[in-house]
Amino acid sequence: MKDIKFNKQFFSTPIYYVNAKPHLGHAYTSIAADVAIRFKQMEGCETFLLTGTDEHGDKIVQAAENQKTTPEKYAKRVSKLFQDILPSLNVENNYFIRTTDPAHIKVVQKILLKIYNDEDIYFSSYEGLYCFGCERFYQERELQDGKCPDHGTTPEIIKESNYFFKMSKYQEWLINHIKTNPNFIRPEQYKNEILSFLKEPLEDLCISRPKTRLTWGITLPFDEKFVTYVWFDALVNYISALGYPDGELFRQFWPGARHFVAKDIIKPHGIYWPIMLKAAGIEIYQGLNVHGFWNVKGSKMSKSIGNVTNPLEVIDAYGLDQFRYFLMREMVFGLDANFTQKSIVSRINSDLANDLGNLFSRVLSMNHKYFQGKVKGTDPRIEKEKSLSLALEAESAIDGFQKAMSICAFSKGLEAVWQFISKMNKYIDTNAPWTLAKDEANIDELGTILYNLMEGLRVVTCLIYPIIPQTSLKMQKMLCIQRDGKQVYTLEEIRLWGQIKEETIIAKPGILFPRIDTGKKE
RNA sequence: GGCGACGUAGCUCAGUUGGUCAGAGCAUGCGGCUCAUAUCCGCAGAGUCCGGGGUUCAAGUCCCUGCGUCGCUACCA
Repeated sequence: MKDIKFNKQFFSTPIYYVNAKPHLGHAYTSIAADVAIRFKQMEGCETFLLTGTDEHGDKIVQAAENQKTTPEKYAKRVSKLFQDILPSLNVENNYFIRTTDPAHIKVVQKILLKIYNDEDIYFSSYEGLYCFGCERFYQERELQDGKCPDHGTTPEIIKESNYFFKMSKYQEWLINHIKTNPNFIRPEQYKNEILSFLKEPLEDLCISRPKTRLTWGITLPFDEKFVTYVWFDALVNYISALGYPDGELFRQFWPGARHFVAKDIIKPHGIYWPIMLKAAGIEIYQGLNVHGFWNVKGSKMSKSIGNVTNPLEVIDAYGLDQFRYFLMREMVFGLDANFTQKSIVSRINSDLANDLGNLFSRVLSMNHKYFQGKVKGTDPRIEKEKSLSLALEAESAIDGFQKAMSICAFSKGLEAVWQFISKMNKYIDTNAPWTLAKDEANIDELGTILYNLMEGLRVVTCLIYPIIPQTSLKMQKMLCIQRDGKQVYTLEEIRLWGQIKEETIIAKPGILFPRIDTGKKE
């Protein structure tokens, strides 16, 4: 709600870790951010959407070794997969950042140095249980019978010196910041989770790794023998991509920054990141939008179960907008949702084909049949007498949509639109245009009804743009309301009732969403 | 172990601050229309809102407890 005051809005996805290929979860986050940013455009904002890849760290080195290549080449190859999938998802990002970009590396070092000079980073030794097979430290609770879960060997206690970031110093400040900015972490359940986590004393964060055990990272500017911890590197992407510190983009867009993340990485984003910014003397981002996980066929996606879903395959099977619609409609933002063939087919057939597609088809078809495609227009007297106006219904659909979408309640926003669609279907049934058409005397009433329906469709067409842009544009074209260059209608523009011009020739429609044959019954 | 989430009609789930909250969609059955993608409209249902206890004039809605499912526990969206 408060977001409205920012007329420049910056949204980001996480930068995706290149140790795996893009899957359904990545696609969801990216599409959610894309939907949200397109909605911001409807609110009249200038927008910037950022995504990218996180490429440093031990896991990448290992993955590269497994494929007998270098980390550089490996990271580049997988990064490209993430970059290449964006057009297929119709995600319109303004920039794609890689943490191996020289410009990014510079910014990370700059910030590390700043915090170091301000004495919020200190050198200290750390003692822990280290597994040489895994090349990592284990917490005691992670071990099984005191042994490494992967190697079955007993980790050795080793002492290592590292640099630590004084997060504890900012704990009270952060708690206060979260409490005084109610939209800082949304939805609320995740805000509570962070706050409850902050009830315990924060430990200082170990932000270095000695090069003796990891070289694939950004070298500390104040000690060449170390690289920085991946999160410290990764989080900085959000500002390095905007050209921090002097970039014009940074100056304009950073105050309106919201990050989209899945629930597993709320700690780095909700705790480390604001504290890093605070310590570096940088303005805190505006907020964090946290979403849940997609389960597939009832269980968590995992390689061992073999249900890791490739978004491209789903899109091939059902279509891009069908996929985007399903993701936004089926998941309550913040909660987990389930992905099955059955659920996506059901959404496509009932919501898209039967409700929206068929409505579009029947209205344009009647206009074609009764008026040879030429828009007749409204007779104000008849419209008033018979209460035929759909303007108020449209208005409330717009209101409901806006209210929900502005807090990322995508499913609720779509519900508001579909309620309106349902009302139009009832409206047709109630007014039975096919009966009126039998008598020439009813021609004005018939025209009024069809005009209201077409205006209703115009509103629907423009509202669904952020979710299913391709279809929206297709519908705009068919309704002859498409505009050159600017595809987005702002909410204010949409609200103006009566925009379709009389005498316009509207063609007979094709099928927007083919029904999917479920193969059963009859 | 600790922290957290969830458990509401056959299925998938909505239910702000406790008081028309017992709901929606899908599926099912019956009826209606014919403009439309065998689509649309109407009607019909059923649920001890996981169990138990408590607070209150009043609780899916708050508190406690039990059971069940799941997540996180610090480099997987």
